[in-house]
Amino acid sequence: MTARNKKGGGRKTRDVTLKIVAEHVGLTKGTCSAVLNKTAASRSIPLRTQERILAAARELNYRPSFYARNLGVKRTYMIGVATQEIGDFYSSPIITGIERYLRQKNFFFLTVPHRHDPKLLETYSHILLDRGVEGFIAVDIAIDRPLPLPTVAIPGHRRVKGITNIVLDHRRAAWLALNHLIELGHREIAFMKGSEVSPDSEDRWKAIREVAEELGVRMRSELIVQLEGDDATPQLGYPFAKQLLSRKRPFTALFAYNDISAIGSIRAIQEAGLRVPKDISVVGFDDIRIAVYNNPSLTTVRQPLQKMGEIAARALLDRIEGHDDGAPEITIEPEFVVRNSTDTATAQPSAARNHQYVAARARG
Amino acid sequence: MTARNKKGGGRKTRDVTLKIVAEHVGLTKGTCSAVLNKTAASRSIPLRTQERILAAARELNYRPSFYARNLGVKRTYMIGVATQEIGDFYSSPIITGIERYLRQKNFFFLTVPHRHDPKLLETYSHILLDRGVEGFIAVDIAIDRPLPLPTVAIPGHRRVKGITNIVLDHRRAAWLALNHLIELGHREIAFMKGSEVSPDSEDRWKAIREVAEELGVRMRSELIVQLEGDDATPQLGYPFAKQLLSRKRPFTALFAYNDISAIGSIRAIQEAGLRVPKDISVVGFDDIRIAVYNNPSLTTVRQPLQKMGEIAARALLDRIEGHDDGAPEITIEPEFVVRNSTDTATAQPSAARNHQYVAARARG
DNA sequence: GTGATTGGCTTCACCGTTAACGTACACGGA
DNA sequence: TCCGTGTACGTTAACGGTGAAGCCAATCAC
Repeated sequence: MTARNKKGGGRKTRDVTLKIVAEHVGLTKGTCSAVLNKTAASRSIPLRTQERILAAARELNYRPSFYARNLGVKRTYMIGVATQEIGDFYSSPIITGIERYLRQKNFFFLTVPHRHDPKLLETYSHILLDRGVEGFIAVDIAIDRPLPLPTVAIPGHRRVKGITNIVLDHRRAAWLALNHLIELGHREIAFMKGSEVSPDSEDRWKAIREVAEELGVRMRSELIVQLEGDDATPQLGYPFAKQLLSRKRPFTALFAYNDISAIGSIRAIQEAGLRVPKDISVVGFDDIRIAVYNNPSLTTVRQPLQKMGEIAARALLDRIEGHDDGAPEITIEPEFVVRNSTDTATAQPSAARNHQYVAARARG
Repeated sequence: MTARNKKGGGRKTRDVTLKIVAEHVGLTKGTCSAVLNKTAASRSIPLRTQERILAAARELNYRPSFYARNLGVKRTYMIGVATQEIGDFYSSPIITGIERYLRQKNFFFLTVPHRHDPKLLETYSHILLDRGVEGFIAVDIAIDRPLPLPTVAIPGHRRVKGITNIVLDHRRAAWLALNHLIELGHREIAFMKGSEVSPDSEDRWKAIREVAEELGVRMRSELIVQLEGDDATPQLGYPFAKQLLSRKRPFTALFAYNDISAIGSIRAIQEAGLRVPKDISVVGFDDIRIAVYNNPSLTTVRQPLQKMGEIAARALLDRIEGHDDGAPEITIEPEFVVRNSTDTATAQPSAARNHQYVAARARG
């Protein structure tokens, strides 16, 4: 704090201020500022003078101070992005999409983790507000009250004033997954309902129930399990799949809440001595980047996460720039990706075999 | 830009300025500022006056403008972090570590992607400098010239003035992996050398060669392959493992460059009709979060990535605060994690079987 | 001849911090 | 009495940009 404050610690070496440029051309700061920013007022300044100013700025390598500038303009061209963890499987491609859109629009963004902790989110949103972000994108967390800035929620379900919700067509998603399983002959299907902290849980579950009824799929309560917690690794699904298997109610397919819980479930299923997809087919949701590299690769409902990030960024910038007062909702269409975690149903629905049986079979 | 500039677009509603507080107590801004910041100069101000000022600030809910403040202090309490992609497997736990350390020190950080593209890094480092970051952490990219700010590189190998390198003990790492394979009876071992864009490639490769010689492991050129590109998914390793298998030189173990290339390699090995670890054992490197959930789970050299993030953040802050002029290098010790991708060597080293053979065996 | 407009700038307020100044009063020594 | 020194308690101006308002001269409209 002492030594470095003197010796170019912060941004001291870059000394060319607007004042220096102004003195160089014998005009005032205000005039130079107007010209350099091509203000409306600068139209009344003769071209020769303008060029003198521009030349001086170039020559001196003038770069305005971001901080001083913001005192006047009140624009930062920054937005804030809150995700569970910076780089969890779900938000990582979303961030990539946001970044690609923003960069081409010369916007910048600050990323903070919320970990589904309202206090942490509160802390960080204050920091973001102090930094002068012009909007928010909230990923994977429900926002229940209006924020002081334009906001986009991925996914967003509650209708809150000032918030644009990016929401997947969950009915279509549910239909794609269930229809696939039915066509493969599955009748005894287990389901994972999302954790309470996941904003999609309710809507997805409602869609699944409705579509199941339409397609005549029976949903047995013994074959339903509810995820808990906000683990962002396959550990999310593992214990709950174990719980499902321990109920001894046979099933031939599992529709997991998302890909990470599907991967954790597959681990649990295999440890119980059953094969995926031979004995139990597993359908995931999201198509995160590792889904295709899982073993077996995941059949899953694909959300175009990177594109959703781009769409969210565009929607937010449109609102910031005032082109648009904000559609309250933008619907995204899912795709279905068939890979190797699903197969035709076996004649006999499988229950968990105990370990001895498995060992015997392996030997035989 | 028009509508919102008026109507509380940026940070307009928060109107309570220092001037208002000062007028409220009948003093000047300077005095209030000194008291509110507990400056040395404020000691000469009577306690009663100080309390009046503090009370007024509380009452009016005064919050200083981050931007105005920076005109004076030149401190932002922010650092910049550049990673390949925001949330790639390698940097994600590092970022988590950085965040945890910084938050407890009341620092903030800005994250940018570099994608191993010097131009992109250049663009973003300018933005970060404009924003007044007080230091950099460069993850997974080589920095060849000194930066204008204190910098920490993860991993860092080149000795550059002003840069603190966080570096793994690669000799130890190589020993752990090779010794493990030797103890399992492996003699024909294939190796993947890292891509040129990965700063660790050279040192790790050198360490492997040295340790191999010491342990009497023969390194055959037909069993060595060099990764290329900067893909951050298992796709990184897949084609190169295929290439290795196509050379028809049998091997019983593969020491991959890192976990993602190991996962991609396992996929390639399985597609060639070989089993992991039965036919070929695979050792990864890093122990990224999904390594334990891979199927088979990865035996790997563990880098404590989150801890390395914390260490990097601490080293950087120490230098920023001037406690320390910066050790040029901090060495990290690896651990070895044995999981299910390695097993004892089979008597007959396996070459890639062709597809017909595999199909026949599967039927039999 | 008076008023309005335009051109081409300057001036000032804004924001929070800080180094550099007052200022008023007490005390002390010549 | 005069000068100096000390100290308690502050003030002032600069910092670096922006933008609104101001200002002076010349030109134009009626």
